[in-house]
Amino acid sequence: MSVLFSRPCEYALQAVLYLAQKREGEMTSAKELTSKLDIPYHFISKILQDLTYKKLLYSQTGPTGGFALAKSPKKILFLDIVEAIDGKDYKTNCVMGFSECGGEKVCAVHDKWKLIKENIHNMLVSKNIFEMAKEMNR
Amino acid sequence: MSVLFSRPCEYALQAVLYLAQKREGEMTSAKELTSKLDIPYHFISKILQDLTYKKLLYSQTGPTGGFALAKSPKKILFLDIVEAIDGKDYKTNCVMGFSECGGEKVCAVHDKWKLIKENIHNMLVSKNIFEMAKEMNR
DNA sequence: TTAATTTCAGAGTAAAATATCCGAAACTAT
DNA sequence: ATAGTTTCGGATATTTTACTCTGAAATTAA
Ligand code: SF4
Ligand code: SF4
Repeated sequence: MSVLFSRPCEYALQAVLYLAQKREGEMTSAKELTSKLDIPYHFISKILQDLTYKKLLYSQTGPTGGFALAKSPKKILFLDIVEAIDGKDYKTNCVMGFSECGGEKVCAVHDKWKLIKENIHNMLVSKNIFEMAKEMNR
Repeated sequence: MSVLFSRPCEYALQAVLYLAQKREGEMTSAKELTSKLDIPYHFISKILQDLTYKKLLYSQTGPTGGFALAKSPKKILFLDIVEAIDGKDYKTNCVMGFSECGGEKVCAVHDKWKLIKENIHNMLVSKNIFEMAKEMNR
């Protein structure tokens, strides 16, 4: 089911992109996110709380409350979300499951794997989520 | 810990590469593989049995028995192993966890993700495991 | 000030992935 | 034949990941 990123991370990306489509400062409840994105309520709640704790989101309790991006979507990258949830393991992991993909013990796919990792990194930093959200609206 | 491929698949790749370093037809026991590759004995046994069932390996019981590649390592690709164990989900999966990465609902990272998937495929088919094993020996 | 609505914190459960156990069958060498 | 060594098949156990429950605290509006 999931490639590259954990479930919570995938959900976080979806949620953050959704929030980025709202006008700046508008609060969105976990309830809305769960119905629009089809993610289990308690699960997405936890993830949002986590992102809040990590200062990527801002939250507020009460009837008019919910979650919103903690800063301008122009200043948030996919990489920020991924690292907040999954850490940066994906950079060092070996495709074949050997200990670490450092420099020395070079295998036959090392170069290609390295290139792929660079591409992944590039995918995560090339656009901010403001641009992404704009493209999705169409 | 694991990127792209499942644990069993990672282990399978390691094991097959190890077998490819042996001279053609030589049998290798699960016991040897478990100690050389540091993979749980019962677990690697299961995986090898699975690969045997799927005709990628040949096996034999008894003292001189063990496992060997079912065909020449020049005719085996990483892709063969990956598809045997993990199937071909990695081709259709979405980075963000949406249902499927088809053509229509195009997101902001679609093009980059597509390119990455092509690179992954390329990594899996560009060399046969005979060449890989040769490169590893050095 | 009360009731409704929301996030928050922490524990608990369910499911999936990973790993193990066991007894049998196949084979080899003595 | 017999003992030793191996794979095989299927059940079981453990660990990790995914998901849920519950009760409390914060906020809002009537
Ligand atoms: S060089 Fe190859 S085997 Fe070594 S860690 Fe990187 S991907 Fe794995
Ligand atoms: S286009 Fe983007 S959102 Fe759609 S399936 Fe592919 S990666 Fe996922």
